[in-house]
Amino acid sequence: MSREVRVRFAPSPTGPLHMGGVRTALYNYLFARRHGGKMILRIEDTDSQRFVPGAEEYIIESLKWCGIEIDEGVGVGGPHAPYRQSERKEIYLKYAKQLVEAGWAYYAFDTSEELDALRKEAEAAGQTFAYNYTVREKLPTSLSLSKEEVEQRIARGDIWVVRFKMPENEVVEMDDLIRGHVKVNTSTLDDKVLYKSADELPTYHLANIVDDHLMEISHVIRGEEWLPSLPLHYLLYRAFGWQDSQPQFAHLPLLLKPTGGGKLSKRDGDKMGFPVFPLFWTSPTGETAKGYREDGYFAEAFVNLLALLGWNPGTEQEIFSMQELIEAFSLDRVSKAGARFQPDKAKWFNAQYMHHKSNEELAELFQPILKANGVEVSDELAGKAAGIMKERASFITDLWDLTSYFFVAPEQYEEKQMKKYWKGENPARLAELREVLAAIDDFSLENTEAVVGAWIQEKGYGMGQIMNTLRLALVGAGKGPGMYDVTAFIGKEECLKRIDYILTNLKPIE
RNA sequence: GGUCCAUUCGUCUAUCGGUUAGGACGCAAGAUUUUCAUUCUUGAAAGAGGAGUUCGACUCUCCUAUGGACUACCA
Repeated sequence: MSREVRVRFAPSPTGPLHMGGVRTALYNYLFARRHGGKMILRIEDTDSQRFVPGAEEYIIESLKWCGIEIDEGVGVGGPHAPYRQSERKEIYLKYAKQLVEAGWAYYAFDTSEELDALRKEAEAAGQTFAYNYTVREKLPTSLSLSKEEVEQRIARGDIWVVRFKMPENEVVEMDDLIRGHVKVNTSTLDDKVLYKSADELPTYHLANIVDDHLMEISHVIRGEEWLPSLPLHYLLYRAFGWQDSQPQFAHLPLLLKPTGGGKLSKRDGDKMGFPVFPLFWTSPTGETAKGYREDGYFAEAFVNLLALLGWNPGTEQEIFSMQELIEAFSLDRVSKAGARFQPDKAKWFNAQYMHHKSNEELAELFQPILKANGVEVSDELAGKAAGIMKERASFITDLWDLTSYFFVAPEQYEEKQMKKYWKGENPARLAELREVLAAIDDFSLENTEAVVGAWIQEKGYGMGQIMNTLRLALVGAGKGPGMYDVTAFIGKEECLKRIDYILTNLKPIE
């Protein structure tokens, strides 16, 4: 009963992994770690037509960025290597034949053209063509042809496929860890292709079941789009006689578009302005797609928000580290209905992580942006500036706008702020303030605040007028943190310089 | 069309027969503030519809509606 937990993430390298796929990988990973089991990465590249170069590397890098560790599989090896299905192609034919011999499958010699014609014909008659018990003995299959003819056709190189012989009118009873008990009548199903002689490759269904069995997978956690093929998979385990070691299944709810209907797709992101992929992607044909990483998201925030899309801990906690997720995760708290992805909430998650970063961490992330803006400062200063303003930022990329005046004097002065404060007595008061500041030796935040505060009180000036005029001089706009944060950061010399500049160069409004 | 799955505030969700149906994002208002923000407080906002079962249903059953997935020699 208590067998080792072994789960697999089995993407097919047909393009960049999208966030739904990352979530599937994440849930597999959390489940494995929660139960002290193994996480396996298997690449299902049995479709040579749709293979996209670079996709596998992209998948591996995405998982790495997210902190999803692979115990066994492509890139790390393991006792069941190889883990790439294209490198396992010899093993599948044997199993396909085994099924034919046992009477669970048969050879079919139809060509694609013939099948297309049959579909069209059925459509014209207002019906849908299904390759199943109603036609398999009328079409060119090993069920209708003589044994000799079948052998002859194979020998002379006719193309063939192996199809599963779906039983007629039998109810398959299945259990899903998320959805509970599900029943389907096999008469509504069709005879799926399991193996193709044309490229000597199995289809998903065969490769999947054989590999899950060989790799001793205990739990199959995958997207809901696989639920309709679950009966076939159950029957395949039975056909092979592997039902005793059959894995348990859990079908995850889909990730839906933010607006409208349907599941999340690449184009939604382009349209709505948020990424659908973890990492920036460039296809071999030169098409590109935005990535969370490049858009300034922290991997921890991305993982956190993904984890909560379709799962919740049952408590009111929303911020989780990977370790906390591992401890809290369970499949029975995964919801059944599809989850609509909401970009606003994603932003909020990132802001939460932003607010909790140390100055050191922020400095490291902020330095490249400073350099790009031509600013060379110590990590300490970069971190300090970021630290002062981090509560107002959602992304690391917001920081430059928020802190530029710490590093460079204003080049222009916001009109609104000028109209409001650069008039009347304010310029003269600023000149007075300049002398007050010039006389201060200890330019620390506390001391400056105390001295200037006392001066304002003594003179009976308006706090707002004075401070905002100073803000105009130092920041050039009506934004920023407390003024003494600014004065202490830029220092006395720079402070006086900026005041002198505005005093001599900016004409008061009248 | 067929099969399967789903359905609580705009969104993510809590509730596992008895609650003023809770939280979060977003939104609105107020407070704080030298600016902009932050922060805090408050507010608006939900059980798709209809039948049952039950003393009692958001919760169980059925029907309807709606949404979704699948229906390839793709995964």
